[in-house]
Amino acid sequence: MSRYKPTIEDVARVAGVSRATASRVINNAPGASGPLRVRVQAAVAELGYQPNETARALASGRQRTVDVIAITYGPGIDWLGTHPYFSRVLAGMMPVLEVVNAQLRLHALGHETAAEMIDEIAENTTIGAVLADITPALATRFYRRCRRTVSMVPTASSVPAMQADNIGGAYTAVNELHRLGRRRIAAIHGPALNPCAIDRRTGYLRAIRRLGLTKVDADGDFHREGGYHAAKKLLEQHPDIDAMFIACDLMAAGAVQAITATGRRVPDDVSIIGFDDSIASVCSNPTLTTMRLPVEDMAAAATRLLLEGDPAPGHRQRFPVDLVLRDSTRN
Amino acid sequence: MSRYKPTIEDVARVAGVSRATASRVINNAPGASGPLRVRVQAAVAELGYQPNETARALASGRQRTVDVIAITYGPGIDWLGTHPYFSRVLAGMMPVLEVVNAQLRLHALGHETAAEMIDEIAENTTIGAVLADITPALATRFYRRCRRTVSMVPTASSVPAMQADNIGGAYTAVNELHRLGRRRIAAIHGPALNPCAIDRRTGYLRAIRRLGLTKVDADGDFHREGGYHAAKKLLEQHPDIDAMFIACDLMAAGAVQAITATGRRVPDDVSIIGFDDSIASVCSNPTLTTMRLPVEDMAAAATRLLLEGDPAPGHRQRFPVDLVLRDSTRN
DNA sequence: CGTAGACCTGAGAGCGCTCTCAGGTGAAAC
DNA sequence: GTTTCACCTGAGAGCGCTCTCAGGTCTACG
Repeated sequence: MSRYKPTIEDVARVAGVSRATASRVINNAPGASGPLRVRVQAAVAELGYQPNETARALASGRQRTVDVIAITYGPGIDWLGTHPYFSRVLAGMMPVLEVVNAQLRLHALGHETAAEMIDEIAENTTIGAVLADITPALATRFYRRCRRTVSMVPTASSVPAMQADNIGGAYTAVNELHRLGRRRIAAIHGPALNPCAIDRRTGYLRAIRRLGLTKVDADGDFHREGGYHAAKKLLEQHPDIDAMFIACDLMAAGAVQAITATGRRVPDDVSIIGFDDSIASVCSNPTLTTMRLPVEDMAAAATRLLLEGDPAPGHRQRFPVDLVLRDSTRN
Repeated sequence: MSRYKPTIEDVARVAGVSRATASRVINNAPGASGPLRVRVQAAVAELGYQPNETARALASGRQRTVDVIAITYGPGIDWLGTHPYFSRVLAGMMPVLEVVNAQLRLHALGHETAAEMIDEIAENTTIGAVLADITPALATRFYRRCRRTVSMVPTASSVPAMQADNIGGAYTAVNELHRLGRRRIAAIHGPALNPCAIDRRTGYLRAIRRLGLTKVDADGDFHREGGYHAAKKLLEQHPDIDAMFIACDLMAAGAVQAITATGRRVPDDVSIIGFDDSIASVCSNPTLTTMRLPVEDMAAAATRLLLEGDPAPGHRQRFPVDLVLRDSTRN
């Protein structure tokens, strides 16, 4: 049987004060004299009292919870476990929440059930919600019900969002490969509907056009297997490829394996630049030059923004996407 | 300004019924006739009513939240973002929680503040808590306050736990390397105080002794950099090493890079077996043969166990650690 | 027609806590 | 000694919902 859980009522009785005074002492609020403070604190210690957060939240109207929403596109929610992105979001948020003693609630939804859940979450969110991954349509729907929202991915213009320069990042990557003397620069893109992937594709195409090169590209899925197969296919169809810009490190890691498997060397024969600067970029061999998406910084900023109150509609906070040099472009 | 949030009171008024009846309909509880049901549902739709989960939790005494606790050993909580383990735990839990419509609350704590927070969390947990990473001492402390607890890592005997055969896994790995003809089998261990790392070290030592080999090992930190440097050092001191058992894929990925950097080839010159079967094992090049720690399965089982009620003290659920063959041992 | 029994329905008492507000106390000022 | 004011303190009204329980309605049966 579970132990009896003391309430603030018990603390007050033991300390010989009213519930209100006990509450004041427990919350470190002003308006309780020294002697009473001591008595209440003694009672708290004696009973091992811990406030009930639920009751506290209901009574005060405020709660200390930030919701994180991750909607995967495929069936199930496999992405969560295999893609480094999500844990980076969480890692960025936690330290910020820790200092204000707030909690993090994670909602990972399959694409099918997402729409119904969205409303329930929006209505019950307290400090606010960080949309880690979501479609523009669902983001808008969520935002309509809850204004304490920040998106981590590109969305409709009204939803406050953290905005990384995906287009510029891709553009920079292609230019870097060109600078290294590469002229046959292929690309492996992300999912056609993914907003970040779309921007990175745009950046690639823009740079290719500007440099007067010919585009050589394939679609991927932001996963390693997709990168592996796309690279293999590209190399078969265009054996003269001497560089690849790959829209995600996970795919880039797969591509490196595929390139190695054809007997080519990285970076000697094919130079590689990935995207994200995730754990995959340093686990790969050689390590991957990549465009750093500052996910932790973005997540931390999103959290801070929520903590400050309702973000202004259309609020944007911009983040650079910088080149991180590693071995896959070392000549 | 935020919209007015309708309460069940509003629904009842609009539907022309009592709060109790509205509650019955909303919760799909028996005891409300057809006509009233329809009226209440219409009112819910009209007002866009969503129940307040906090109030519901307080009134009913039950809440639908599972807490996940991850305590990192070092300063800060960097592990969360860089180590694939945590997202695998979350990924394993989410599908189970989804079907019962429960939520997941994440607590990532630095080692310094952990002790104080533990009590507060324990006292406020509802469905229960999954201890993703924790020291035995803190696990016991937590368990004393809250019996709805399952640990994912080895702990004191009373705390219910998911138990993977870390010793056996390490033992199997070394035997496999021996079977492949390797005789100079080094090891890179995990943090000295990490319970899983301790077991894997034990398994290595046991196998080495049984096979009549000499131990050659170094300490790592479960991170890539640690693996890199440990491998480099081992190779300098013992150039004849022809295989390595590495207690974590992340370190193994680093070790592969270090080995390659010395001009040796994997697996030709040095055969590698990692541990975990995390994303790092497939991002590495060549891909890593590894001992699969079924984290998702363990997390799912832990969650299911909590959903069933208080687990029996000392409850253990065992999981095999199987060999997954990939390229780093391909001859 | 009376009555038992099944089924609805709503009033109201909390869940544990916060917070306002009225009253009470004591020191300082006149 | 009276008044003023600052500071404490506790009573009590909720926060929004659940759930028990008493009463009310309706059907079926003797």
